[in-house]
Amino acid sequence: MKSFYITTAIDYVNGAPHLGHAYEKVLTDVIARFRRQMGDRVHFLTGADEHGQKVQASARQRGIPAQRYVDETSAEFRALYDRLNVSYDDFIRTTEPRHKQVVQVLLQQLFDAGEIYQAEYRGFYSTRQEQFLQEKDRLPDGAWPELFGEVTEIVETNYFFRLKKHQAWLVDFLTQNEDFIFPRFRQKQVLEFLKDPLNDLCISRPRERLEWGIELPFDKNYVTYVWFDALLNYYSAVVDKGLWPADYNLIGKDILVPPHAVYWPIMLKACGLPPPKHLLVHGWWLQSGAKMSKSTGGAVNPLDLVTEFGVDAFRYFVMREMNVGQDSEFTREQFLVRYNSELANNLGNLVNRTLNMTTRFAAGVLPAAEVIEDAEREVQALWTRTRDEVIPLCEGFQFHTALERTMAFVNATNAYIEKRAPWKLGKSVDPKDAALLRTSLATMAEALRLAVALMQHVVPATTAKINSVLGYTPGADWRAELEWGSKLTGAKVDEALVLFPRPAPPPKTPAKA
RNA sequence: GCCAGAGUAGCUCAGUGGUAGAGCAGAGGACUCAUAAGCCUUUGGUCGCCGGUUCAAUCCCGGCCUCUGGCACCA
Repeated sequence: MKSFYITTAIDYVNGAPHLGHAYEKVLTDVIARFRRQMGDRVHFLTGADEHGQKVQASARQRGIPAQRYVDETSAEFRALYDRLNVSYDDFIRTTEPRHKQVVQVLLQQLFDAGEIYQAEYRGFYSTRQEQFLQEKDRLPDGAWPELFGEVTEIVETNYFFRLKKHQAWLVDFLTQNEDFIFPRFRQKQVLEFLKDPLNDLCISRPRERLEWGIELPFDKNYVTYVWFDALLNYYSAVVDKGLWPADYNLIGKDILVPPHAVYWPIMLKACGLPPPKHLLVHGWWLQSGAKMSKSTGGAVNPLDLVTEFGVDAFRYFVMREMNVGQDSEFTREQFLVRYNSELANNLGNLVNRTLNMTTRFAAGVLPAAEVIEDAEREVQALWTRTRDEVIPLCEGFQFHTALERTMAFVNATNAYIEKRAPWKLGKSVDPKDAALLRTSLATMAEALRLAVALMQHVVPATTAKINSVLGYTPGADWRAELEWGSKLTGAKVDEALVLFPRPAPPPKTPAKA
């Protein structure tokens, strides 16, 4: 059995989770579930990044200990992921001893090896913002923005990691491993970035400025922060499980360059560890319409749609709408279009009419197919084509196209029903028509079973629900479930079910308002 | 400025070296098992602009325009 280790970025728990956080976890979950279905032994890691200046400041502001603050915010993120049906195997927090210990061991190892050295850092410091400023922070006239208050140039001793030393190695590695980063064009971006020389990386903060972090094992007056803390979670979580390197680190495009594409592989290299096999970089959800909604009084939080339409409707939408790696627009209007036309009208209605007709024309027990004519042959042939297309699409993270193809099959099933018109066959006394009726009921139910099996990693609860109302319990081998057959023959189905209820009819915008 | 991505029917997007496709929206129709759903038919496009290669380009090459994003010690 092939092992498959996949991670999400860990969220910085200073604030409430939003659509971007939720999307990344759902995307990772869909991949994890798909790999499990394909037979891999999957380990799925997510977690929370809990140290740092901002957390320390927020906790002080609320007058509570930092640990208590992150206990609360971290739980909020985790609750969301549980609600979204994210099937993580492990949730790591950077404040956990198991993580800190690994960080310290590696830091000591690097220090001993001379990969970390002490030096003076000179820069402009804003006391009000408690941070060093960069040249780019300056206003065009060279002054510092008001926000920073008084800015003074100070010199501070810190520890630095020898990043520059490994630059050539990294360029070489990326050149030889063209598919390290998905999508490809992101890798070009990294190589572009690496055309300029790197500086060594400052990895410490003096205790008096930042105490909420992991203490340097070789100098207790300093803590390390972000890079050697957060990035190492992917490794520290599995250090005793023998799972490193990860197959995929999933991240947003905002943290690719330089952290994940430059610091991370070099840090691992310096530690004598292999880099992850791949980085999978997703895009962002754009919400250009959000402002307008706010001004009209109803700020739209996409996560509210989970409450309104259900977890699977949300999961379906983000997977159906976004081409992994690109950006997408998130609007309630577009959500409703997908929900109404694809989930309610095509899939939901197919479920309902299948149950209804089986109840009405076959006393609720699915009959066996008896006839194979062109109509049946066409549906079955389309199924084979759909399945054989969708699996490779999912392997290549093209979930939006996979779902489109799957929905096209659902549509074809609806068309098949029209062709057979079981409601007419039900009125006939001709035994040939009776056989056709039984065949059509069996065929539509089988097509439905297969279609939802193919969407199982995206909408697991819906798949389970539909199997349940079809009176069916799927086997453990997912691939075997994808064969057209007679698994449903004799199953007792439920009477009727509205799976995706339509919301109040969409406010029809008049052609001319 | 540099780099990258995108520019195809009203909207969201597929797509291929040989005179353009889907879904939604719009229009018409037949039906009734069903969530006023489903099915059938149909309107609609100089495939961003200008050149080049080619017997032939939306798809290959060059230039340009527009939009979006990134450009480090911040996560």
